Amino acid sequence: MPAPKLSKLEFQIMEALWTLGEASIRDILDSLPARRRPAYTTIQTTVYRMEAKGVVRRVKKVGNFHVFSAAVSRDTAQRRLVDELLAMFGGRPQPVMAHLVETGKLTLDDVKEAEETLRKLLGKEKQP
Amino acid sequence: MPAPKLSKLEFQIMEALWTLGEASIRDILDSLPARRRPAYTTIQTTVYRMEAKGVVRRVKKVGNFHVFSAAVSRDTAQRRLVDELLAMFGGRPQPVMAHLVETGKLTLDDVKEAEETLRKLLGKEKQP
DNA sequence: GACAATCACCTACAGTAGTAGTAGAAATTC
DNA sequence: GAATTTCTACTACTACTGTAGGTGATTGTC
Repeated sequence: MPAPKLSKLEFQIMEALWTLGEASIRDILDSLPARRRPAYTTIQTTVYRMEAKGVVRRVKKVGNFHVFSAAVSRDTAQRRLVDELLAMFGGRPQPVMAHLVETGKLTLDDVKEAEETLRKLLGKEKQP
Repeated sequence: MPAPKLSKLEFQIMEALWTLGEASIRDILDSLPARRRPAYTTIQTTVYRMEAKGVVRRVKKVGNFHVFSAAVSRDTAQRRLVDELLAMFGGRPQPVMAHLVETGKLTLDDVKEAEETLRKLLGKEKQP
């Protein structure tokens, strides 16, 4: 499995790594929103566990600290999240769309953009 | 909090209750896909826990078994799921849409439907 | 009314996630 | 080079989830 399940905190850590490219535990910690920032060792423990899972790797040592980087792409991880949500809805995207629309999270522009992308994709499939 | 977090199995159980309206542990168990169906007591324990959380309630006793029903609407629970996913994406729905489109989960019809719903909603807001 | 099937309840256990403390190593600062 | 700061690596505890067995109550069946 190229993309193990990521919890919320793990995802936040990945987000830091995807954004920063490479980061130490301290860097990751600092990247988290100041309110409700866990202890240094909490992040450390979580990163270690992620390393064991293979979603993060230790790239080098600078001074007395290690530098980590993501071993899974943002795209892969995000897709997994979406797929998992979709599975909860029996694979039907309509309920997801409906909720996005109803809660005002989705704008008309968002939809139009999706439509355009979709048309392009369909066009390509016609001439393989 | 009107809608506590639901795990995958809990969500499947809710799905059974939403569909059946009222159901016994046995009914719920039978509604799960035959492959990989957990033990009776697994479902029972999980339903008990859900009852403690307040997402399920015991409506009556028939014979020697209890009948349960959902105490949270499908809509509420689903919305919570979508909102939680969206939070993982920093509140931006574009990545979600992009993945739905790229993996072919979203058809052009789905998008058009969303667009229409959105237009109607926008129209309403103009005349409150 | 005895017996078998079914159920409720209680208990337990393993895995994972969030949380963080402690001891000791390493680097930085004077 | 001694003191201070900063990390690492290890350990631990709690909550939640999936999992299910055991014991005794309830019911349906003959």
